Amino acid sequence: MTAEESLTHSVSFLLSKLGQEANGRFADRLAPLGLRPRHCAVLELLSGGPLAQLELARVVGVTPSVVVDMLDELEELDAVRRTRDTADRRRQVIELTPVGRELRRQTLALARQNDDELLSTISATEAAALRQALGRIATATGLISK
Amino acid sequence: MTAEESLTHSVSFLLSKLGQEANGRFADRLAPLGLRPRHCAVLELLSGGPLAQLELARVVGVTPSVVVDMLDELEELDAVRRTRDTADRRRQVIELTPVGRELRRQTLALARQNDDELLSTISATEAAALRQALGRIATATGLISK
DNA sequence: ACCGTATCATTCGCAAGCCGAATCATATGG
DNA sequence: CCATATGATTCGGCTTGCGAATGATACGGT
Repeated sequence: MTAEESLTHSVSFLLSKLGQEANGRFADRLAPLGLRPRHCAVLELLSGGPLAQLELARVVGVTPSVVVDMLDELEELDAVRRTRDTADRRRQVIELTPVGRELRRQTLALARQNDDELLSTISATEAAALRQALGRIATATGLISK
Repeated sequence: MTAEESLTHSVSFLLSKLGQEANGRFADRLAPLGLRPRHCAVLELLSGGPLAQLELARVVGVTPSVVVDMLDELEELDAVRRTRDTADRRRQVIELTPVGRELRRQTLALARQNDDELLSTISATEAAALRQALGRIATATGLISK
C-alpha cells in the first residue's frame, strides 16, 4: 500500500504511460480527419487569431522545420492559409480557413469523447480533481499559456 | 472557466503533454546512470523474479526485437544476465544481477525526486488525489498489472 | 524415431518524427 | 549601400519503434 514502493506507482511513470495511452487513443480518433494530435495544438492556437510560423514553433514547442511540415499538411487539407506579411515579407502569416475552424470544432468534440472514455472508470469527483491537478501542474511548468 | 472550452484544457491533452514532460525530466535524471525510462520498467519487472524475453515484451508492451536491444544495453551495464532455460533451450531467462538491483533502487529514488519536482507546485492533498486517480485509470485500462 | 509445424530469440531493413545545419529571401542598422 | 540579423525552407541524420525473415529448438502426429 505504500505508494512509493514501486516504479509503476510513481506519478512520473503513470503520467508517462497514461500520456502515451491518451495520445494514442486520440490519434486513432483523429485519423479519419487526416489529422494527428500535434496538428490540434496548431489549430487551437490559430483559433485565437493569425500567427507567424516562428511563434507557432515557439508556443507548440517544436522546431521551425517541424512547423513547416505540419502546415504543409494542414494546407493540403485546406485548413490553413499562408500569406506573406506585407509589412515584413519574410514572415508567413498563418490563418485558419473556415474548413480549419470546422476541423478544430471536431477535434474538440473528439477530445471530449476521449476524455469521457478515459475517465469513465473513475468517479466524477475524482475526474474533477484530476483535471484540476493536471491543469495546475501544466500552468506551473509553463506547458500551457495561461 | 468552462473546462472544456479549449483543447488545452482537455484531460487527454494535459495528460499527453505532462506525460512527455515527466518522461523527459525522468530521462534527464536517468542519463548519468546510462539508462533510459523504458529500461526502468524492465528492471522493475525483473525485481519480481526472472522472466523470459517474450514475457517481458508482452508486459512492457513492446516488440520482442525491442526487448533484445534493451537487454543488450542492460547486459552491457552488467545489470542483467541472460541464461538459456535448461528445460526449454529456446528461451532466455533474464535475471537481475546485484548491479541491476542497485540500479533499480536508484531509479526508484530518481522517480521519487521527479515526482517531488512535478508535484511541488500543488498541495499535498491535490497530489494524493492525482496519484489515486492516475492509478485507478491505469489499472482500469490494463496499463499496470495489479 | 521422424517429419512438419510452432515458438523463442535475434537480425535486418524500413518508416515516422524530430532536430540542427545550410540555404535563400528579406529586413535593418551603420 | 553593405554587413549582419531574421524568418521560412530544405536537407541529411539520428533515434525509436515495428514487422518480416532467419535460425535454433521444441512438440505432436504418425
